[in-house]
Amino acid sequence: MDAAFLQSLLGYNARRASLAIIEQFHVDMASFDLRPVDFSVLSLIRHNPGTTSRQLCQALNILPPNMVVFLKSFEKRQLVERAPHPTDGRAMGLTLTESGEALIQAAEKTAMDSGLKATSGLTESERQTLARLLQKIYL
Amino acid sequence: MDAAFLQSLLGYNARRASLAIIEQFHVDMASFDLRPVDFSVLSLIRHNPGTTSRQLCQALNILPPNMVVFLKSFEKRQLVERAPHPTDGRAMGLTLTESGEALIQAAEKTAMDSGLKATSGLTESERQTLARLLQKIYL
DNA sequence: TCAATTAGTTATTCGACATAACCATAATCC
DNA sequence: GGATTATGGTTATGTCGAATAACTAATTGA
Repeated sequence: MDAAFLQSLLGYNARRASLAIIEQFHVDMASFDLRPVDFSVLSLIRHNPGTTSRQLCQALNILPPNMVVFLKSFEKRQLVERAPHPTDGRAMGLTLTESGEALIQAAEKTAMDSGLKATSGLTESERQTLARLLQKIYL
Repeated sequence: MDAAFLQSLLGYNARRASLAIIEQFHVDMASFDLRPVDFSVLSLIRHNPGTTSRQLCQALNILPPNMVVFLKSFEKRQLVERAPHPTDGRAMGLTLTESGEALIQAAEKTAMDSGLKATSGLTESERQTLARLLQKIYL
């Protein structure tokens, strides 16, 4: 099957590669019961304690109604806590619980390993080049 | 918002970049009424006339029941024709109609331009590097 | 020859993502 | 300072892409 033309398109290559990496992510992250989006949200809360739902939505390009569902599930799993925001009475400040912190700390380690596994055909220098070029596209 | 850790993960970067490119694709391809997957299928048929549904499924990682829906829609739009396969009585050989050929020919041109537009921050040499590295991941 | 495999199809389900409408609080600006 | 507008968060709902189960017809191969 001749797919030479499709393979000349960056969009096609980017989509196929991201699907391959995400597939590996699903496998390696199964024990944490975290989808990529769950992982991203928890990691952002970890590195930005006190952040709000709206800020997470903007950072990850997620619509507010969907974020509500994620956060509700995190609260139910006792990974995230919501406290009244210090300056904005409408908003809630988000922080990780102790168990949430422990979970995402281990999950971040696993995520890094998973990324290395999915890109085992690349050298470390190639990985850095790739990350830099990809960021030039979406940032 | 500190997203430094997420940005160190190749999977995150690949997904964000591919979403950005695909968004541009949607805009530029609107006049053809082709989603990325439609475009990929038609382009593969163009460059592999007589190919079968199953081969397309394998090449694009699409499940057969979903491919049926795509091909049915293409037939309805008179872009694709199905003929009995010369050697396999179960299969159907797929070819483009004249109008399908005309459509995908113009669409391929548009897709290339769209990819360039979405990656306007990259040099041509960077685009080639990027494509090569991405293919190393999923091929 | 007959069991196992494969190409294609139908119907259905699941899940990601988007829309519309709403409340409470904040910010803006006469 | 009070009316207006904008914003953070939420609920309910809808849409669309992708996956599953089950089936028919044809091929393969032990």
